[in-house]
Amino acid sequence: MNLDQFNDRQKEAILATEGPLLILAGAGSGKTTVVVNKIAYILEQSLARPYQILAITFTNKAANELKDRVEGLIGDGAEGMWIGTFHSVCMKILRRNISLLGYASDFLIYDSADQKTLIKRCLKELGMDEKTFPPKSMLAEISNAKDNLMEPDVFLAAYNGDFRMTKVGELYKLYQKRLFEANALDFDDIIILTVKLFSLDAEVLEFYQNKFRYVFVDEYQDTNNAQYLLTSQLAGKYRNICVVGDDDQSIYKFRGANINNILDFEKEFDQAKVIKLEQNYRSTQNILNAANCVIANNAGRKGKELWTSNGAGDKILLFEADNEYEEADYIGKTIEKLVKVDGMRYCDCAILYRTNVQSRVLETTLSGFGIPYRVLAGLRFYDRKEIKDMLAYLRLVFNPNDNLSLMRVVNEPSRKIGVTTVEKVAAAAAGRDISMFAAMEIADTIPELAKVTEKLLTFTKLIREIQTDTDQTQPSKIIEAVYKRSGYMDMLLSEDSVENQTRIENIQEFILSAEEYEKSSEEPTLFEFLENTALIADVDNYDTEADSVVLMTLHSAKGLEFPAVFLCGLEEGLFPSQRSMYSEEEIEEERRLCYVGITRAKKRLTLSYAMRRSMYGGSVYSKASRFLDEIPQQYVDIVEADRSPKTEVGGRKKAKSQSDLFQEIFERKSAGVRTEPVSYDFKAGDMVVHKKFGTGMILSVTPAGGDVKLEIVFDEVGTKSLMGSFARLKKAQ
DNA sequence: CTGGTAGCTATTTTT
DNA sequence: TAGCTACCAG
Repeated sequence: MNLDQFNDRQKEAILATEGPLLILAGAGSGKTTVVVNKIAYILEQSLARPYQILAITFTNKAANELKDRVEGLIGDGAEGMWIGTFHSVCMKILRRNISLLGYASDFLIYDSADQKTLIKRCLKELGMDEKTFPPKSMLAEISNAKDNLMEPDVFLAAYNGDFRMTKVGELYKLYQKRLFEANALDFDDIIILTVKLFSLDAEVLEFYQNKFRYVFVDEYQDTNNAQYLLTSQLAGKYRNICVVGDDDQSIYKFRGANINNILDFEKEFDQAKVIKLEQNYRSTQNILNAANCVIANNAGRKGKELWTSNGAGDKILLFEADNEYEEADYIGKTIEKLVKVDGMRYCDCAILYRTNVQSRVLETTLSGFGIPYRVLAGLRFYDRKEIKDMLAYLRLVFNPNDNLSLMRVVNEPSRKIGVTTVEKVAAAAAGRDISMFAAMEIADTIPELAKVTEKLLTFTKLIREIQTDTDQTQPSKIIEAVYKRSGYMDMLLSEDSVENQTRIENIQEFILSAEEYEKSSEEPTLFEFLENTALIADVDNYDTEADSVVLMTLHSAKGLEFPAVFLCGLEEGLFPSQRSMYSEEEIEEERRLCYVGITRAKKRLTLSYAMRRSMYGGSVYSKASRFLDEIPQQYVDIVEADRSPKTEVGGRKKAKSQSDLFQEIFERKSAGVRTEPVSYDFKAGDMVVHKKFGTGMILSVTPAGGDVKLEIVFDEVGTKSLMGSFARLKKAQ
């Protein structure tokens, strides 16, 4: 291996193979390169065989990247290495050994939606009110307890005498019991049951401790307690544990990450070595200086100072907008300029914000400018209703005793089996100690179900038929059968709406993904397919490169980089968020988030905030974010707002900018004239997209009392007359 | 059982 | 504002 390509710190990190090692890798310091080469070095020096190496990441994306790059470096020599997410690694171990804990080895995984359904059922069963015990916070409490390895009985004992927590403990106990009965694990269980397995069975633990001579953990600042325990168990024998992370980028406290894992690494692992990677290969020095200055205000950190040999670069721009429309307008204009004048591409630009709601105004403005964009947000593929429904059917086909899945789809599409009936079935099943499906199959012998026997049997027969008629090694065929024979397809076809069209497309994509799975797996089974989909959150949507601007939250931006970054909404109350302002710890987390945002930028960084912003219907006035004050002025140019009524954009005259429109509406409002926010400018001949009606062309635009009346001929539904402010039209691309 | 509406709440997200 | 849920009437 040619070590000359690395800087001294990197070299040191690669060569320090033995003993506990913390690589404190600043943003853009080449940490993946170091890990990849370190693994290659270990193999090259014959310090270990591939199967003796374990590398754990958080996301599938990171795992795949690591795998690909190691393979790229050493080719087939990588065969047998364990590179995977915490969850996939634990799954591998649990599938082999979970019987020691009383679960059957073909357990299923309950995702967050399943958890929510289950917790709601448990709440109902215990007569607990969802208002006083919100499902979401109940799950958070349970997750927290699990992270601290507290089982229900321990939890109950610990909170003995505390009325509320005793209730929570009872709920936790029932929840866990139901999971066990369903032979299901939630995401937390996957980790903590592995830890439990290791602590109960020395033999199993030893097996893995002997196996893994070298253990790597990526994004160590994001680990929770259970994950910390797991890694220290695994590395317990050889103690060759190399963790990589950046305490300044710890932004997931809200989902259990414990920054102390990285801060106290040397305390936990005796004689640990710490190597800081501070040379940055991504950004300009101005950007790094700003980042360094902001993060320096945090107390709970190891302390790092990023530097680069890239040169100072452009100054950071700061735009102080009157309102969010003006802010969006400026961003749009600037992107336009970057593309038309500076030769950048749209995909070089990213707009980052604290909360997802902020994307809306940006979106309308960008499409007004004709700028192509993508929003990375929210609904992941496997979270879509139609996909969840298909998965529930599949799980039912795999295991009819899965009550949760049964309840999800028994009346989807409508089979006139409503809540009352389902409750009766549940009661009958519980009384007989059989599954709901089994109860339905013998409905004719259950008096309470006499009236609905027919309907129930139609459903069970459907599932049985699909079981017998399809090939279990071809999940795609099973999905197709479910889709067509359950009536789901007819349901979607019965009403011709845009939503249904998307649903149909999604299901088709789902079938495709199943086919892909069949091709990639040596021995495809329905079971394995279900397991894969449970652990893969997304059919990764970001890599496919269209030339468009990306919009996303700061959290999603972690790990990415862009030549031009727009960091917007830098206002007290929004960023840092209102809810973080009562604790210094939380403010520090927000500050880390800001640090993450700044360090995404390679060349250009534009910061902005709006003095006034509409939130929750009302108008909110805010001060500039404290993080802006923390950036020394010498790195920043303040941009004056151009508030002239007409703006030239790309040589084309734009009728009215968003902010002007906003201004007008605002003035009319204060004058007592009731108006709705007007959509942007449309003229006859424009092609537009309506949420429900699809694509169409504007025939005429008539002003009508502060609004406009639009006559539009839609491809699908013919001519409609709509008010501009209500139509929520988008320009067709 | 289903469809409609009144009322409430409101970061960040991976597995 | 908007999206979701709980509750009620048919």
